[in-house]
Amino acid sequence: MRTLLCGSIDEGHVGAEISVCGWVAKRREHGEHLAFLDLRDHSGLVQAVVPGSLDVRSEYVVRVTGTVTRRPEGTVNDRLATGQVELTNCTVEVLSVAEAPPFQLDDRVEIDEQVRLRYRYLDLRREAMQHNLRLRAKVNAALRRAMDDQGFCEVETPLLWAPTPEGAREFVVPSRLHPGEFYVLPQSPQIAKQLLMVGGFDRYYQIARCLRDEDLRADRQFEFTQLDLEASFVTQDDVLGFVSRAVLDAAEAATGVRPGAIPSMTWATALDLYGTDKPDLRFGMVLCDLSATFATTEVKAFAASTVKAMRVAGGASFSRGRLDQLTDQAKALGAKGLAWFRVTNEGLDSPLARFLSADESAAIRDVDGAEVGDIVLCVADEYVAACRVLGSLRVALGAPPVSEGPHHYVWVTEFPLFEGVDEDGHLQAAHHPFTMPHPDDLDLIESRPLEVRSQAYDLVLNGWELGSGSVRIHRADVQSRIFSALGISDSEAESRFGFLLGAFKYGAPPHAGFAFGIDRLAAIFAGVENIREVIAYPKTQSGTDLMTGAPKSITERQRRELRLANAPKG
RNA sequence: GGACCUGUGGUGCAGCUCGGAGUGCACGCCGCCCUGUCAAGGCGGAGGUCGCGGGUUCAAAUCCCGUCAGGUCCGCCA
Repeated sequence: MRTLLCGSIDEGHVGAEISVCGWVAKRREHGEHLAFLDLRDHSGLVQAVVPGSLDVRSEYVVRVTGTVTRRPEGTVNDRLATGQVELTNCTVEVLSVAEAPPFQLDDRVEIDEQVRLRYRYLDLRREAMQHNLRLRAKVNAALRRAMDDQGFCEVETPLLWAPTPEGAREFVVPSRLHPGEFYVLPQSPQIAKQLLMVGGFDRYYQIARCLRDEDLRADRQFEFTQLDLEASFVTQDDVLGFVSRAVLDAAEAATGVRPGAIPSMTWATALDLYGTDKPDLRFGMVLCDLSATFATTEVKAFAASTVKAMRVAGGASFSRGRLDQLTDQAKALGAKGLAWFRVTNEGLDSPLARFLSADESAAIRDVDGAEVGDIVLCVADEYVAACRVLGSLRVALGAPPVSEGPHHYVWVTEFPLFEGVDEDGHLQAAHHPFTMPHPDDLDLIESRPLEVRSQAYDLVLNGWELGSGSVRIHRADVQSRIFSALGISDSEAESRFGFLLGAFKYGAPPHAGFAFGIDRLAAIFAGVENIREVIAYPKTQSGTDLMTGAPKSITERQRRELRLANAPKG
């Protein structure tokens, strides 16, 4: 039907008789003897010239056949990629008529997302959405190529899986053939891929859809897509290498620039310097530890095991209202308060300044090379809390928008194996219960479990957690020590993970893996704050689909077949 | 489960503090005019339950309460 794409036509085609198909972006009529028509497809716009009136409207689908002609002197349009040429001697064939769209498809104004999602099929015609989804496709292609090149085998794992109540809430699918019993949709192919290792697929990958029935956010949808991989007979460093190669290839495909090697940072360092396990390394504002200086302080507000401080450049100009707002923010994050010190020519300006000793005052004055005109924020609390509160303020005060580069990747390694205790007093796994402890910390599992580091690692880009992985436990003795630390009895382990543990009895290779979110990666490459912008048909924050109306009720017949009763609302 | 922001012709806004007739702007839409425009131009026109419900008031887009929808965040996401 067509010989060229609209946006691909240039002076090299002059003289050619061609056909293009697409949507009418704009019609401009000049009386009964001349009309212009801008035709749009995903590649761009081209102008057709018609010697007469033109019975088409915006968004009509048409096929235009004509001759590519150099534009007459003075009518070249430099703002249009095809602005050197136009189509003349045109025949316009209407393939489909169209009503006026409910919103304008040009990018002159930002349309409310509610309207865009209701008419997503129209929204997708917009240049921005075409760009985002095609960018995402490039990322997918690069990832597949990188994994293939590294000898990984793509294997598809089931969407209908067995319930394993642990971690994220699962989407449940009733079984028609087994009334009263249920499948669940996978939160991740975690167990399936570990079983592939037992099955001898020593390098597996999959671009996998994962589903979690948890509340949505700008960076979280019910369903999301991960590059999921697992490999046998490899070390942690091998896995970091595989993933780095794939991510850097994807970055190069998406942005045209290959980033440098991805640096590593331990979890402990990330927390200490950035107050988070997903540090945004695009800017400084590192946290300073003043605990030693304040160890014997007289100042009540600083009577805590840890005093952390952060310099905010230029922050001395913050109004009292702004500082109160920051204090409220710190309290909302669990801090007892927020101390601030303006650095002025006359010294520190703060309600607390007159209570400080000379040493304390000097320490605050020098935080992170503070200069006159800056402000120093301090939080005194238990170590982790102080770090996290200041880390949150650091991002709130300093993080550039997603659309601003550069892209700073970092591996965060040596996560703790356990993370606090649950209401029953059992330790909780920080990652998942199959994570291998750090070899140097094996002896601490029973004695000082919270100090045990793990061989778990995250990949972080500009403060976004892209994904995580770990070396898995393949030895029954280590696994049973972890289960008992987690308060999982033998029978409970058997009922929940029996088929995995059973498989491991038949020769489990040492293995390790990773998974990272392609939605988030594509969003950052696209420079958007929201993964919905790189997803064709996303859900709203309340989990509905404004286009289809899902979720919806089902018919009585479906309900009967599935033996589903309507539970009373309660 | 919680906090905050938003809701006004098809679209994007202004109006809301300090109540006074659905008032205004831009785009789009419809009609007419126009032979080189390109986010065309000129003239004219249509289009509204101010999200919904209740309250206060002589009078509510505007104030109060509730509710629905969308968004950002906290909880949650092993």
